Amino acid sequence: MRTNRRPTIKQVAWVAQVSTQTVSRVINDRPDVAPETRARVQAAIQNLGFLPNALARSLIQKRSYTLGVVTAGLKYIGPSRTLHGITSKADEMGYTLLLKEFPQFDISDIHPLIQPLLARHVDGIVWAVPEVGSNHQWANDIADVPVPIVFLTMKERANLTIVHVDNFAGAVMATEHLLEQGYRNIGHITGPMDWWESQQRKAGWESALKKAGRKVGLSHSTEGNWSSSSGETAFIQLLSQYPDMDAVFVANDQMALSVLQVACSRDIDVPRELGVVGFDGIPESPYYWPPLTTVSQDQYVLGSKAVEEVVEAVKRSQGEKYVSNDHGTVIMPELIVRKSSVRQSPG
Amino acid sequence: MRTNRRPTIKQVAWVAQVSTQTVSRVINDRPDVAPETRARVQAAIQNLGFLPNALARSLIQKRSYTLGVVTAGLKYIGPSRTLHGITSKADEMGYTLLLKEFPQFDISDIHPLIQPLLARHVDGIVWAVPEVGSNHQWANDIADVPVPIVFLTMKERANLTIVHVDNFAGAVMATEHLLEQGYRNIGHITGPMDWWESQQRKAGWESALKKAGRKVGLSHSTEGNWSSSSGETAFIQLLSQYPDMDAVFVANDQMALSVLQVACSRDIDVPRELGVVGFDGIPESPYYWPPLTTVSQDQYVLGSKAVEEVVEAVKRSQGEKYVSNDHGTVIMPELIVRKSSVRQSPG
DNA sequence: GTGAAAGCGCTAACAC
DNA sequence: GTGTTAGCGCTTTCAC
Repeated sequence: MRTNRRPTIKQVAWVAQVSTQTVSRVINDRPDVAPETRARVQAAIQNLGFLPNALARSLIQKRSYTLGVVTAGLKYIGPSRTLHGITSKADEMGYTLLLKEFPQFDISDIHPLIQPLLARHVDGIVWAVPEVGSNHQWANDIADVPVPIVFLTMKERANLTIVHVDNFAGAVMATEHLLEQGYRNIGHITGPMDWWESQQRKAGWESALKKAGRKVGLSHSTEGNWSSSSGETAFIQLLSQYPDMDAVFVANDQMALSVLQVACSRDIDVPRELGVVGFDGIPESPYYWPPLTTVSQDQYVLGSKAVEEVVEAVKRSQGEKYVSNDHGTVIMPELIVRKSSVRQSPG
Repeated sequence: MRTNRRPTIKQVAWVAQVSTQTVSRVINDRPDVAPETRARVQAAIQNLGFLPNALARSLIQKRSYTLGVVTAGLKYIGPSRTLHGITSKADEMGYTLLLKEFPQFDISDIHPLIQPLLARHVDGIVWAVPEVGSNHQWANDIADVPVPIVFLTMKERANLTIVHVDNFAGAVMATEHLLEQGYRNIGHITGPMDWWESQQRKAGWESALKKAGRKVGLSHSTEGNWSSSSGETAFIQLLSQYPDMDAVFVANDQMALSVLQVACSRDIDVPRELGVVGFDGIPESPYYWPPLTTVSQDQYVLGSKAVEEVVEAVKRSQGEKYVSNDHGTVIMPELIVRKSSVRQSPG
């Protein structure tokens, strides 16, 4: 049904009556080929349906034009949006991606994940795994990884390139917005506290409250695990342990959805009796009831920035040996105000 | 900061005082190596931090143990869940993935997408792009693709291996469920009608209604584009053009979310005055208000089945030439009944 | 059990 | 402009 063997540069050379070297020159767009020769070679390439073997090429050159991507939690929308940004930018920059996904977030031995990438000689790696528990403890001794790595969404560390969204600042925005709206007793539903992002969001909420002279008690927050289901439980608990609460900052939109649902079923009027702000800015959030105020983070940009950084590092590392650097990018999230947090409708 | 050059089989051989051939035997777990020799070689491998170059290996062998994945719409949760299934199964079967994403759904020239995969000698390809418009017209002349391909979510075609969810059957389930609940005038909000999946879901809805002796008018459905935003518009239009409607089957959960929101804001009681059923079974759907009845499709299984099929095809194709086949799998969706479609609460 | 030679498909370095 | 030689890192013969 199909040709058993793919044509090689040798066969093209034979058909075009030139040396393999000349074929190589043509497929690499070198200038020093006579126009007629070039045409003859190109015709042969067409006829045979020749496609240069990138493996052989990578073997002799230093570059494979392949990037490794390590991700986790693709069944959730956040990591997927980041990956979307990664694929777009990689394609734009002429790179192909090798993909590996963590089976769980909290994994200590990364070798089974990166060895297949390294064995295939990726030029660089994008580490798009959120920092959870101690799954980034190895980050300091990656000295044996012979290619540049860019990390996403993790705590700053010396000598590592990190691209992340400023979760702390986002949480401050959310909390200050609620304070401005006249809410005084602002609770918080956190993400799983072994996540660095959850810690940052909680810290931002605390910081903003303290700055406003409010006390932050242990009973003012409960912990969820990002899922709507956990948000329901966490909110019900929070309601009972913090009866004075008149607003809640929820660490993601999915959990905020449950807050709205529970509020609705208990006849708690949002936003009059309870202000609600989420985090993430998922596309459905304007269609919650009431529409959800949220801190939007652009995960597409996060992914594309990471690719830019890693490609830059690859180019820098071309000369002799690669010296790790501490470049990096911080992306600011954006507060999107909707009905769920506005007591008197704005102009 | 790091060694400039990665160690090769040659250096291992030199350190272990054997030939490169013996090293090769050790890293390939061949039996015919003396235990002490093996130990000496393994020690050298450890010391040098040697990792076999998969590129050189693939060059000489027929297999690269790499699969190509072509996807689209990673910013949506559906394709991501499928990809999650693909990565898990690929990892389990010892394959690494090369990933390409369509910039848009409707693309005619696929060569820029698959050439980088073919050039890197993938053993097979998973085509996880939903069929939209004419973006699968080329499907019949992929004879020049020298490796097995498995297609996801597209219309049956002769000589192609296809794995898909039975959207028609799912729509029938949804509609028959509404009929059983006593709803009589069942409207439908479709997905974009250039999508094959939308067409199938609409056809299933029509078929079930006709089987029940109901007439299906043009005014009984409106078209959305999967987004919550479009769902809002489509539902408002449907309400006005089909005033007798007492239930609606919505082609995905995101659009159904807007239906619930609009119903809530117009004081239409769901499920008493209006039954609502969605499609997909996204994790948030139980937390809508009221909780959403939906047709759940397991996209994780979809992805993992596809990998199984393609690996099987790769193995089959090992012998001489590859003959395309028409194996394939149909996955049945599952109706999950929740409050949004149940007039009297069940037992 | 182990080694030597050849070559996978391509490009670098040189010749002419 | 074009061809020749060598070799990327590995595995496959086939010796011994």
